[in-house]
Amino acid sequence: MRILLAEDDPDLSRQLKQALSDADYAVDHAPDGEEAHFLGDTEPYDAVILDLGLPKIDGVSVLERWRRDGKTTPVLILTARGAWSEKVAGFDAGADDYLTKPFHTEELLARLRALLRRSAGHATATLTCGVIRLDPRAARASVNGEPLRLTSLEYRLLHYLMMHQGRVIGRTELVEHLYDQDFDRDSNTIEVFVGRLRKKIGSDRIETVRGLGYRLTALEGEAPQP
Amino acid sequence: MRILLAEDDPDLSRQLKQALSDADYAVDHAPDGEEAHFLGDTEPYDAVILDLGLPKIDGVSVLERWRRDGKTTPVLILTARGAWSEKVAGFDAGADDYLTKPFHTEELLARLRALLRRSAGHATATLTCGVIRLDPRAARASVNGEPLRLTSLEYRLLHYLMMHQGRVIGRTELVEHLYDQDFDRDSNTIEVFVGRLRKKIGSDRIETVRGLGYRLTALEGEAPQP
DNA sequence: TGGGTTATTCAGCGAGCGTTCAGCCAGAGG
DNA sequence: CCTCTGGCTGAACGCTCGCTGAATAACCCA
Repeated sequence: MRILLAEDDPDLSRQLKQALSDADYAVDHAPDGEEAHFLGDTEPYDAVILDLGLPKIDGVSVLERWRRDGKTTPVLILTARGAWSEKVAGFDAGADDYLTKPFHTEELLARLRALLRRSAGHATATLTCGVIRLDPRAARASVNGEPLRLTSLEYRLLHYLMMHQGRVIGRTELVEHLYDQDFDRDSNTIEVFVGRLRKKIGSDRIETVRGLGYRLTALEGEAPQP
Repeated sequence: MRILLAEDDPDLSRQLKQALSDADYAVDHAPDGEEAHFLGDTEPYDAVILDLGLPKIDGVSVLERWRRDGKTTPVLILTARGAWSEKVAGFDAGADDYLTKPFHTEELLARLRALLRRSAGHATATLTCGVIRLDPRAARASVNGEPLRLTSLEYRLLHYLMMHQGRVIGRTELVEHLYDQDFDRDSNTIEVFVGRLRKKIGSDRIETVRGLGYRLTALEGEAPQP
């Protein structure tokens, strides 16, 4: 999962970036509205955390432009001031959630999780795919109740596949969502990680669709774990 | 848009119901957890506003039961208390938003709008032609519910035919749409692929129009799959 | 600073896939 | 009835794509 963090306060930025990285998100940081707009326009983020009081271009303007251009990425707004009328304006500009400073990092993370899972069409907190379960809060996954030892990138890969299970996901899409900016395009890391993941969760679970990408689906006749 | 309002405080209920009606929602009211659970289970709401401090059954329990039963309706939680740990628990139970009393009605309405807006974007656009179904998002096709194993080009061919079913499609048109660049004209790849596709979906489905091309149509007396 | 874990690169292998070709079949027209 | 054109099909070939194991580089924690 790749997040854009648009925040100008250096301290808060550093702290949030750290927290988001620890939660296994790939994070890009934009210190002003101009860069935020540019990045959100060019890179495929899974969610955006947007401070309203940004230099150069105001947060709401940035959001309005994205929405006018048809971007549907979920956006969580941060603001120092707490006037309700401002919140309403933020929502009507196309925000999906709104958080007033100061806040607990835990709450931000919880709201972010809710946003991400809802934007992928899921309602519950833990993702399941057949006998595979993944709990984004704890960053843990299990097969048949047996916990998996996954590295950070293996986890991110599995997370993304589970969020979009049933769909074919191209290599490029995976690269764009697992890593933050600038990454060498012609490299076979994805294949390597898919291979490793297969060794851990069973090789028949991730299907390869030649020329298109990979697809994760529950095997037939497999009861979804409650 | 139909909303379920689960709230026990009579004053707040009346006020919110009024505000929601004024905003042109159809509102049902549940004064306790039991009725809330029952209504949410039987009626197709577009969103639920759920107070946590409900009599008979606790709000979180109601939510958890819905989610366990596979209900994906967006839920906005209301609560009198505001501890961040409680909010985190609410989100992880499957809530989509969380609002602490007291709040401005405007803000509730704004959050509700955001919730409904986002949950609207999840329609699956699958193509169907008689018993053949094709889901472009999953890059998957099935006949009579039986999934097909198609190669990349077979899939593209079927996709194009299904998008233009009923029409006769010339070889040239197919070539132009299946391949990016110009392509060797005197080659019979298309015929080969049509042949292979016929083997997989049934030979009587793709009709040959001599001298013109091919046509895909639903067979007569065949009910379109829902 | 050093040891262990994790990420990335590289090269070779294997198989699936697209393409070609040759021969066969069917329909249309004389 | 024969011929000719356009379409079908099975088999074979060669290429590309994706997989894998091992080596190297980056990273992290003590």
